[in-house]
Amino acid sequence: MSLSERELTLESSHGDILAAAAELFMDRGYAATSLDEVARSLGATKGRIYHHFPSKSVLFAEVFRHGMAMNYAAIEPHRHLAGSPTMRWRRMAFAHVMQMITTKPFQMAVWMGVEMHLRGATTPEQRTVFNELIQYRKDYGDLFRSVIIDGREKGEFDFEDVSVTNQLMFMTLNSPIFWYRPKTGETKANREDLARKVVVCALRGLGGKE
Amino acid sequence: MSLSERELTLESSHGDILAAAAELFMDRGYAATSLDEVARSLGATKGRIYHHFPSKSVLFAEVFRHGMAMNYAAIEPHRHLAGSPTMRWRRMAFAHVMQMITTKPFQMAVWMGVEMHLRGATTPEQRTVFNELIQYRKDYGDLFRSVIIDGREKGEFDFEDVSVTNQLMFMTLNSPIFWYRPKTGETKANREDLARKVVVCALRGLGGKE
DNA sequence: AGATGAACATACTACCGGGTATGTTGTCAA
DNA sequence: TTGACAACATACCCGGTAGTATGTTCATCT
Repeated sequence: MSLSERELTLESSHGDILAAAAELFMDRGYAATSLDEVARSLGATKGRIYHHFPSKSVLFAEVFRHGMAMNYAAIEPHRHLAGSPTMRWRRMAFAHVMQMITTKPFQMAVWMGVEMHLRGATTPEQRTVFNELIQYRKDYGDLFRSVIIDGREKGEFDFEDVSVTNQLMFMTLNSPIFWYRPKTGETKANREDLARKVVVCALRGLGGKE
Repeated sequence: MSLSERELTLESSHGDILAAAAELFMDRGYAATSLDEVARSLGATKGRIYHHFPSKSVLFAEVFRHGMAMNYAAIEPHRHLAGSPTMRWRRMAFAHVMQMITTKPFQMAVWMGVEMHLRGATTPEQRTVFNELIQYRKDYGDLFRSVIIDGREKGEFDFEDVSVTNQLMFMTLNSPIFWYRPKTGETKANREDLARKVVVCALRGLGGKE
């Protein structure tokens, strides 16, 4: 998990392509996005993309991977904090939601990647690299899962079914990728307030106390 | 809103195509679904589809429309019930979630249609028919919106932002279209229990009392 | 019986998009 | 200076797909 600063901030041609691809995958979906469009949005041609990535599916997979890497980096500082499960969960959830808002194109790709895997819309060759990414994403989800289980055991949370609750919680926390739009003149405080509302709603769903 | 029984149950060739198309749109997404595949899943050819629908986008729009029509029909019995907003909301929400589960392919198409519209992934000609459908969907959403506003005024619900809360509520209520899979030997009671859990979680998000 | 049209199937076209093969330019090391 | 390689651009191939134009069958009406 030791990604260099360069890899996280994408200061490279490789990274420029990832960012442009993420944007278009978000806007048009995977299938409807052509590599010509991605290249054109960079003021380049397909040759540039194929110089860095062997195929469209690998390009998408790298967008997926980068999105997940940023998520891990975002919640890492809060994972091992002392304090109640509720407090740990709140910090992690808040960081997660802020990620959904600030790196939306990449998070959209993560979502689409999971969807494509669930629908089996992958060729056998893609499966290998995809399985690893799905596992990557699953491990991330389990970080939250164990916290809410811990919280329930300590009586801080109250819910019936762990799987269903976890699904619903992530739906809420992820939802900004679908409906969030940056407003003109929006400040960081605005975004944080929005994220707080989302976290509060998800916390209620867990049966937690505010 | 007076749809014939035939239109709601799809006992026609027209309806068979709608159902098959909905299934494939769900499995592969709009862009990745070819009309040849839809036809093949029916044991037919493209000629049959183009005899009933003028284009792929119109076929998709009709799937969308049919999904929404079923939703309206499902919550109609509960809309004007006497009783508390909480009770009215619970009935409507439960009916809605059951719709998500039982008519998943169509509801997935509705979701995709809204997404496509938000992303502007529509041609100018599609816009006309699409705008009407989006309005159709918006009106449906407003039925819930007015109930939760009513509930808040009567002190039964407790939340800050109406728009954000409505978004998050629908995310929760709609989420089964993404993660629900029918189990073998599953009964109607199983599905209803699942729907109940989803409704409870959404109700908590509204700050309502169980 | 013959005409007519609905409900398809068949055959075809035009185009788009992933992938490839090859050319071009700048840079840097020996 | 030159050769070698990275980092692209250009030109092309080819499979797939939306849409069309044209047959074919069968039921129904007169």
